[in-house]
Amino acid sequence: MLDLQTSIEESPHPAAVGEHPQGGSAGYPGLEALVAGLPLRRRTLKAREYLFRAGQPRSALYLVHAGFFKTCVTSVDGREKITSFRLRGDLLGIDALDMPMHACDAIALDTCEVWELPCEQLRHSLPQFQERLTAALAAEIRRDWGWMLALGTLSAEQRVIAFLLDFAARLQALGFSATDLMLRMTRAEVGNFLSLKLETVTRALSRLQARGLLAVDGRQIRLRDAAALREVMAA
Amino acid sequence: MLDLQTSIEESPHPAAVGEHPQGGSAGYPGLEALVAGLPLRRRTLKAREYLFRAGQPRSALYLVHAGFFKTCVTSVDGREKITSFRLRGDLLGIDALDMPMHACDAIALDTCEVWELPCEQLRHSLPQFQERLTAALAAEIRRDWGWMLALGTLSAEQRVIAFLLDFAARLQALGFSATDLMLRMTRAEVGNFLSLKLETVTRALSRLQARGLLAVDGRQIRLRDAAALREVMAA
DNA sequence: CGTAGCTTTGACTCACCTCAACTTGAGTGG
DNA sequence: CCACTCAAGTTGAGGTGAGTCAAAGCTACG
Repeated sequence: MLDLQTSIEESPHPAAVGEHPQGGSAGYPGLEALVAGLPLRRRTLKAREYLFRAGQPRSALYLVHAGFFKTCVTSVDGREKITSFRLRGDLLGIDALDMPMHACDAIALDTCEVWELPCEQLRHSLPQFQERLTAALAAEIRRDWGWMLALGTLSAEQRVIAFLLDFAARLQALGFSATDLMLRMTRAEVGNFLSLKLETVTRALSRLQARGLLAVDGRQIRLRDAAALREVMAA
Repeated sequence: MLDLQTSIEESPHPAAVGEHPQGGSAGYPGLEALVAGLPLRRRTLKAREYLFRAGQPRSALYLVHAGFFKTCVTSVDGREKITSFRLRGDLLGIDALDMPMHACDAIALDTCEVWELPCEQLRHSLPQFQERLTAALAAEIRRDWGWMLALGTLSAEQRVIAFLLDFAARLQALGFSATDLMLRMTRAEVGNFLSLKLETVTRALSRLQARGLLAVDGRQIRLRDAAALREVMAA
């Protein structure tokens, strides 16, 4: 049982777990339950496939049901930034809710399944849907602000810790282990998200391992002392 | 006529100008026009006054009508980050739309007037209001992602340019000069927003002035060569 | 078995930070 | 009117954390 987050298998139901603390995750327990009975179009993607690209016409909203996505924005002169990683229960496409075109790329990092939400319809037929949507948008803003704060005020090592703790919390909220996590992205992707170079991510992990705070085995990470990690992050 | 952005005087009407390009500003031309006829509670604040603080009960939403705000988030261990500057036409409080408490501090940088929007009421009475709100939320996410990209990929000097160009564009959208801008915040506040130290902001401005790209006189900035500035930013 | 992509590590560099001195301007009170 | 203070801004000298460049190891997969 090394690979705890096998993506295409049904993950534990997110509604089974409690609320997320502020900004930690973009998941909204219950959204999946809310639409589970509806006849939604489902779509599966293989790793590296694009769910959509910035500039493409936007028709629906997507709810991640299995697998793992990243969203990217790109500047006119080619600079790229990963703005989020999306897990089961997270929405894709909300950032362009008011626009005819998508505003970012959404790329599967793994085999994935998404549910297509026809939001114009749902908005009218499901009274709670609009409310959920608003909550999802506001929560995304808070999440982004939290990361802005982290990237603007933490050292490289602290950012890596923040990333791991956040990721672990989100996985735990989905019913996975809070200490054993399988990163589904490369060091370069972690670095891009944290505004660090891949070598810096590697070095931070090596140092934390040397201090016994965690164990690194490729993309498999075991948090050995979450309390100490939290300590280092706040210091 | 040095102080072009005198805050408490009525600014030119935002609806008079066109759409913002992607992510540049959080303003939503028309929102003000939409609610202008309604009997809204208005509130004026002096510089350094808090409109609200993180954790305080949230009742309404605020539309900036005059003046200039910053919003700040603070971590449990005291790290602070300015997440946005808000001008006329911008909304304050949308980040906590789904919560009973505010999620950030909103602080007047100047004499300000805000209109209090009772969003629960408006949502039902004004059909377009919900739509505007959604648009405002999504646009805020795109704005945040744009800054994440900028802070993660640009040098100090480039960030300062990006800030000035963005600010100039927003002021222009409000009917002010696109080349002569009065910063209403300190170097430290600019630096905090850009994840730079205040000395670095000062040095960047000095260098750009030495190259003839702009003229600095305290908080009064004149953009002498916007094209060249854009060039430097993309390089 | 070989190739390609990812990861790790080391040596060196540099952009930005830190610390400190000095300037400027607004407000205050004798 | 001047002396004083205090907050904001500028500039310089020196330090350092993260980036850059390069080489080697590791895995997966055809």
